Amino acid sequence: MAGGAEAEDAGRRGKPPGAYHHGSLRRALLEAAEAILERDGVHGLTLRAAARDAGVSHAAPKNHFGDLSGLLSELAASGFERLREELLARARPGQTAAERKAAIGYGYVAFARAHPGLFQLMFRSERLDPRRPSLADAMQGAFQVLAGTAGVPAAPAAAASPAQVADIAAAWSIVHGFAMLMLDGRLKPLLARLPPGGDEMDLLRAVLDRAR
Amino acid sequence: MAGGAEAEDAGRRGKPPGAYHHGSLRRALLEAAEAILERDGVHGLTLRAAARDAGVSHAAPKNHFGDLSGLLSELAASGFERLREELLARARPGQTAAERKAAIGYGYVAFARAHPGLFQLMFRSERLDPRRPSLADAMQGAFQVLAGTAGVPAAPAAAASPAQVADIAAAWSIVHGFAMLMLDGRLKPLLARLPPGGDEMDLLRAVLDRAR
DNA sequence: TGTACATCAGTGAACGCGCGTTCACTGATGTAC
DNA sequence: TGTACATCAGTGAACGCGCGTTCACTGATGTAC
Repeated sequence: MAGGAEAEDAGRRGKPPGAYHHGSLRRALLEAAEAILERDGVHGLTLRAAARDAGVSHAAPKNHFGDLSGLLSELAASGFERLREELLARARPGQTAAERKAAIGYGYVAFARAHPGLFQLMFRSERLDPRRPSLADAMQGAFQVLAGTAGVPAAPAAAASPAQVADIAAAWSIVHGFAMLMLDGRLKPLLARLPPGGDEMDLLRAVLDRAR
Repeated sequence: MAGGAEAEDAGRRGKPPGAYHHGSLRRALLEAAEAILERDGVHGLTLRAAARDAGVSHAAPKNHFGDLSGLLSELAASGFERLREELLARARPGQTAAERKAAIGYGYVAFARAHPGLFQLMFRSERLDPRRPSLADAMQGAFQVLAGTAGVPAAPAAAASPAQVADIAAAWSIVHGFAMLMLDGRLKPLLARLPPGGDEMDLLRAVLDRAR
């Protein structure tokens, strides 16, 4: 196993020329995979493509991820962790509950817009393996933030009233639906009916205002 | 070209044994394709699979759809037409605007639940060809029904205020998001927190009530 | 400090798979005369 | 009513493609002594 600091430095792109071992192939593969995802979509992301972009033979990923679903699941887990962080960063001390809810909803769509390929992998891919602890934990963590907007305590199995559950479902549905329609280009006809110069995020703001 | 009534009778499944021409292969392929979609998902739907299930050689579909995106687009168009009809059927004479909006939203999710594979093809597939007039028209038709719930006239380019556009986007987002989360199994943790015996549609009803 | 050895990470060739597409063909149908 | 012919629909073999996976291998690393 390569030592810590040395591995950190090594090959964010490809591997040192002439070297046999990569040093941090696992991370390099994840970075290559994400780039492919955003460039070519989920369909373009294969084990061979990731290995190719990381400058390594196509059988190498097996050592780190086992199979394709392993790679995709780890990438999705990383996505959920980052989503969680970005949602938490939207919360401000002085916010009312409604303001906080809108801010987190806005962050949800902003994340989808900034990482469309990753977002679709996280929510759409049939090839994820939710039994992987890293993925299950990361999903749970992101979900807790959404649940928090409806006043449900962060504890995993915390009691929630039917009304609170409906609140969570409503808040999640509206931002998730907006994000998906946006990524699939279905909002374009609506945007065309708005004053020019506005983008999806302006429309989202209006939507969240009216749904308050 | 085979005659009308005879073609209607022929081969909803496979073709008459010993016959060379199928009689209504186009329809048989669409039906086979939809069955595959619901059984195996979008990934399982290929030209070869559809031909196989229709009992015909794998090069035959070319005559009717050109290529895979042709078949998928026609199938999606049929989906949008049926969605439109089912939404319209939810409208009742004595409804208030809010009631009508909720009823149509309910119908939207019910359609997704009844035809999950088809619904995902309609909204997710990157292989659809929106330049096909049949698909573009069908999409437009379904969209008009949604726009109607916000009081926007049915005319394609009818003027709509920014508030109306936001209303449409909000109503569509919430039911679309709910449908997608449901189909991807993401609502299960929420359902588990509700009294036993309820299903997704009960949760949807609560969501639509609170969003009123 | 040196040496032997187990373990790990990456290689490259090979396999089988199902796919879309092409092609020359043939059987059936419809139409002009 | 019959005959010739153009057109259409479906066949089956073949092609090339990229994929995931397997396999024996080799170079490099880390560790026990």
